[in-house]
Amino acid sequence: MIEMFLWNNLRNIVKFNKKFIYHQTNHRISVLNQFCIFEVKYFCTCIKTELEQEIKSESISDHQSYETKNVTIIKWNKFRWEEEKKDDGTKWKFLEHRGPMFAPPYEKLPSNIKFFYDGKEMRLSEEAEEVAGFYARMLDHDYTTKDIFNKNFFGDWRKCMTEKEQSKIVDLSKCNFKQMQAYFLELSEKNRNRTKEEKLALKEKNEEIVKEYGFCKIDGHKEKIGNFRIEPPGLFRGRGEHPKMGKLKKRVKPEHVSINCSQDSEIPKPPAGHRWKDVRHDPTVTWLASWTENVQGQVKYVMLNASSKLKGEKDWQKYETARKLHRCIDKIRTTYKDEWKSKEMRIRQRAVALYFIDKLALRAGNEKDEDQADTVGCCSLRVEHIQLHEEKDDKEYVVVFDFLGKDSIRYYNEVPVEKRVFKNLQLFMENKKGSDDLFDRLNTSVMNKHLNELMEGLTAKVFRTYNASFTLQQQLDELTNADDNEAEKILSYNRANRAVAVLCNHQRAVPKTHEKSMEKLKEKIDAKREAIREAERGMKEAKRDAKNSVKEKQIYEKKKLQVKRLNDQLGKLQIQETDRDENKTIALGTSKLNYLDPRISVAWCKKFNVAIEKIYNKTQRDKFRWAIDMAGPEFVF
DNA sequence: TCGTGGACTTAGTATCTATCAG
DNA sequence: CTGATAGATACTAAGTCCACGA
Repeated sequence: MIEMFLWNNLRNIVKFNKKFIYHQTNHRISVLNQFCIFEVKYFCTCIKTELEQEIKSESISDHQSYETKNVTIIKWNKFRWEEEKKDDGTKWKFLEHRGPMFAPPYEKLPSNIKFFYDGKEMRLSEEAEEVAGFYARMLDHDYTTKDIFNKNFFGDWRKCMTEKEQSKIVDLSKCNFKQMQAYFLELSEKNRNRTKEEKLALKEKNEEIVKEYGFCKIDGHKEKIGNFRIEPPGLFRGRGEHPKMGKLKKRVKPEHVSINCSQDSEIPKPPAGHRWKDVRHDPTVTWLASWTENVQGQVKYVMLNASSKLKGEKDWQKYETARKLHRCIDKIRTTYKDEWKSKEMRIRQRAVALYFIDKLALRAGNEKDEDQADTVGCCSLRVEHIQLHEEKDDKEYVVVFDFLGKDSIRYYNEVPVEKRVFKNLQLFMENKKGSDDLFDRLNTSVMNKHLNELMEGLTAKVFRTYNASFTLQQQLDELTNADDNEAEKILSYNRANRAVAVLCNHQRAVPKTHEKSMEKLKEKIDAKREAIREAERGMKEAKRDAKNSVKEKQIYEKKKLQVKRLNDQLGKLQIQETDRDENKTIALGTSKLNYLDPRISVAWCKKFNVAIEKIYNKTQRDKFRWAIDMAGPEFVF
């Protein structure tokens, strides 16, 4: 009933402003999106009371059952119509939650699991045993072959020992953790072999926890929390050549945790016998809890899930900024090309760096401390990271980039550039050592300050977003054929996605099973081919007989259909093969989740009649709900 | 203007789970 | 039904960017 009521109202709104409402598919009403609340607000207040009753009667959270229960959809949107934008920097008015969940306390090893030092059994104190266990678990990981890791671990481990232990255990290579390791392996094996009932019970227990800790109330909405579990203790796993790898990440106690919630909410209770570090009521930030991690001294936060309104709005804003850049990108490009000729070194460097950020989607490149892995971005490039070739492989003025970027992922690219850029780079490199900064007159704050003058809200990372989304749009236009079948269309989408991932250098380790799974796929394809040959033979025979009787003609038709079906299946397998091989070292997820304006994808789906579910899984649909409701088929970047 | 800390986004990988062939 | 596998999700490290204080 509510549905009908709403639907009638929606129709009015459709007439009012076509832009905001899109379609009614099957049983689902695709409702106004949350960001267009002001225009439609007055049409909807009339149903406010009914909706509120509906909401009170159920305790479904905003994000739940979004696609199955229309009522839930209504609920999600209802509040948003009522909300007002605050531009005083406050992010919420009301915030209530249960506080974070702590790691389970340490359980001592059974007494038959022994640790040996220098061949002799040795009982460890509880604390020393726990930390030894962290190491034992990692014994067959590459990390434990690294000197820095071992040195850091051993240093921190010794700090947890009793004096007696300290005086005895002085050499890591004399430690034998084998029994502990075997015990942990056995334990995880046991966990894996749990019976169905045990698994179910565990699942239910977990659901209880999520129900209790996993949600918060924020301005009238029940929203999912992203990470309500506090990080358990363990050994720090830095990426690349991290100088702190192996250091002990200590157990976080309530006494280390700050809580943020509204004054008039029910303040979360700390675990019995403990107290919070402090309780704040700061509406200018979005975190619910925070603590300082001991290895790098960084603040860690408990924040909302990406499906929340707060995060969704921010995401939307990000893409709006990128679209704004689209409108002035020509001017910006003309300007920086012009500045390659500037008299001032500072400006030339800025202009060349911006060219790289724009053309190659490089990251800004903040300075880093000594106690972090040595990685760089655009502004922090050093002379040793590029090579200049007047000519390379028939191309003129080639710059070869070779450096480690974020997460110590290698960036290697041979890029032909304009002569002027090339000459400038030669100039920047004059009289410098390899370890000197390429852009010595430049850093990210200079760059961003300049960018902000060119366009309000413009920073270096906007170029990455913009170029990624622009590339997607352009690749989709180029690759998609309207008369392809669905599998082919999706391959095109993935290829466009892939082009972006390549641009942004999103890599992954080749999956361990890649080789094997490719072989299997090949076998499948061969088998399918064989089946087709077989079926075709059968079909031909049937065709001969088909003239004889109606019944035999039917058989022929059946066989014909079967051949067609088999061929379709073969096509799908072949597409899968290409797709998977092309994906071997490229990770699509990151760009899909963080760089591609979802409205482009949604519009593409609608235009080519592909179900959203084919390109976005559940998590992704939750995150991009705002776009799924908003974008019409005509949305282009 | 420069360094630092805080807040928030972006990132790859480890682990879990749903699905599918056998 | 079962084990392999691929895809989904959890996890947390590592970036970006901005505000603030000296």
